[in-house]
Amino acid sequence: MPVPRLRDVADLAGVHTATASRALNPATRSLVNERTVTRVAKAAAQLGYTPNPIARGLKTNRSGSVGVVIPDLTNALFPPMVRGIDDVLSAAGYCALIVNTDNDSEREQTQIGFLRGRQVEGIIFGTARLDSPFLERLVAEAVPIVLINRRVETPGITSVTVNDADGVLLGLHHLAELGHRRIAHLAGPQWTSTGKTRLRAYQQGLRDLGLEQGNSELIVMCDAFTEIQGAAGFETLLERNTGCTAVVAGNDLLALGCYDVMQRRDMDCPEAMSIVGFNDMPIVDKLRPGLTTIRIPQYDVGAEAAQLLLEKIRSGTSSAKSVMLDVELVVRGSTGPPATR
Amino acid sequence: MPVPRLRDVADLAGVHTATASRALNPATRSLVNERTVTRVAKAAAQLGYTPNPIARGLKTNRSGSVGVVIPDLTNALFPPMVRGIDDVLSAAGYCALIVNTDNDSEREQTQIGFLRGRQVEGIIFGTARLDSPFLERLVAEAVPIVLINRRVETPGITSVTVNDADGVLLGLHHLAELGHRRIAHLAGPQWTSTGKTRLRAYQQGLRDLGLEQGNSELIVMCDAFTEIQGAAGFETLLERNTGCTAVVAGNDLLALGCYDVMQRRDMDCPEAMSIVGFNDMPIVDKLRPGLTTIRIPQYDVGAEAAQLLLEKIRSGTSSAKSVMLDVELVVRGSTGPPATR
DNA sequence: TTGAAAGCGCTAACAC
DNA sequence: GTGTTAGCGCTTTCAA
Repeated sequence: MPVPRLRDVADLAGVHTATASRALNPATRSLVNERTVTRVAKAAAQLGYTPNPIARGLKTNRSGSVGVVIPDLTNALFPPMVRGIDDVLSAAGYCALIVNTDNDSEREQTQIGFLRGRQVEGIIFGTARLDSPFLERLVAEAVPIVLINRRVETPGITSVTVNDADGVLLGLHHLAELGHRRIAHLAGPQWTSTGKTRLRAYQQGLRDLGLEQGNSELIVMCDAFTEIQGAAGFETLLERNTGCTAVVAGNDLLALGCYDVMQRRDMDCPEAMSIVGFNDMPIVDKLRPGLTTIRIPQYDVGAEAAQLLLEKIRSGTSSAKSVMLDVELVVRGSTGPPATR
Repeated sequence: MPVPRLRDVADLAGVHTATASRALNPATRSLVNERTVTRVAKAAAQLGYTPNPIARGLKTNRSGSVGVVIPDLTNALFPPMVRGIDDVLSAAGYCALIVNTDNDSEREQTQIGFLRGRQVEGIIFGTARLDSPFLERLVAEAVPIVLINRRVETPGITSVTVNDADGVLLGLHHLAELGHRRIAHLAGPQWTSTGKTRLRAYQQGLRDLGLEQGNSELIVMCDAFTEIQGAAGFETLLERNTGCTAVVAGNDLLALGCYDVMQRRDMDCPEAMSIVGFNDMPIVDKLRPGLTTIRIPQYDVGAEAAQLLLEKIRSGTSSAKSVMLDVELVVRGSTGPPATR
């Protein structure tokens, strides 16, 4: 038994395919006699008809799919975002094509080409660099785009981000209240908005708290948001003998790197060093000690981004209504008062 | 500047669209004069032509996409598998449509319908129940299917699984060597092959080791592979006062539940209780103590499944060449000798 | 080896 | 309101 065509439905209902098409499409249904609509609907149901989106797409130039570009799905930050995206998208009859770039710009290029070849109607990016040649080209070609998590310097690009600055300040104030006076920062890559914004907020926060003395030696730059880089950065910090008693890590993965080093060196957390992360990735609550971190609404970031993208696709306009979501400090075991000397 | 069509390429190369089509398609290229091929290729490159897969799909009835059905992408077990799938698929020019079922059969039904509507050429399932009405129907309709992680009772369905029995035995032997004599099991849902196989292996293993006395009170059934269920199961076990000194958990999430309870009750691991997990999910190495568990090749499971599915799609046959991959015991801090009384 | 022509399943003008 | 007709971009017979 072959898959039923629109043709079959039309025949069964005793109408032309065009009428059947109109009756089945909510947007054009009003053009058709009510009784005809029910007859067609019944015929469709009886045959178990589902429209072939390929054929439809060919005609309408709409694929019903959007691309999602992320560095790596196995980075725990992304699955909840992707679920948020997917839930919103599928409710709208769309589907997501997810591609991983591994932070390799050549690969990103290829993947974007792949997505465009697949006729995606828009793209959600989780990989943005502050200077983003790809993005500008895509924007110029009027491809609907939404950035998640990160922003770019080019204005006019829609993004859904979290309040990075606020998050860092929350962490700093928490540490200051515990009595910390020398607080270090493992800064993420400065070609990302997250890395840059968080570093700036750290510097601003120290000034606000009057703790900016010897600031520069308390900052370690990390080349990537990875555990490895976090460990390396933390080692560097320790070797500097700065006398710091707490670290605000650029994100949870960098914080995990700190944990590794502390375990290796037999340092106790938070006694020897308090650590604050960023993101509240799944499972950081399970660490010993649980990681004090800034919780971001991962699922909502994805869901909101999908919503904005759909609006863009539907309206065809390129209004850049960016959204910034609130964050929250989650205090766990990795922060405590500094050891008294 | 509009997207170039095959027509444009053909015009530029001074040939008919049919010839251009043949020249561009590796399968039919041999039918075309070599010089013509180069001319067409050059024209295509110059225009930056990419074939429109929608139009192609309409003609060939091939969408170039496959469905991936999993319970929940945010379960850390799946992202690596999905990456494995995606890497293989995209190398073959295919893409993956991922859907989440949240273990809800109704939702699963809907999602499968969605995938079929999207004309996927095959489906990879990570959600199989031992009795699987959906699957049988799909098989009957000759939809290429590959199961990952789990198997079903119906024979003739291709699957890529890991050696569950072996894994459990490795865990048991490890515990026995450490001196444990009363070893409990938190069994996963018995409507999954993983839950059932691991339980059987546990029972068999105890017999092999001559430790089967009072077996039944050492088994706690969990309704789902979740942390919550693991915690509940472990509580039940403790209330039974079985005198057990070690637990083989049905998977890592159940093991995490044990961690929660131990933390709440201020029990030390492994002194008060040794715990063995299953899967070696990302980050369980970061727990304190690190979780001793059975490592499964998550990425390879996905990659292998994608490979098998592609073969099925290409050959059109329904040979059920199932694959079972090896597992490995990873010893970390959660297992140690039993406390001496 | 290449061109002509038909058509995949659907939708959108346009006419009735 | 509904039918007619054309065509989306591509592949694939069939002829030449």
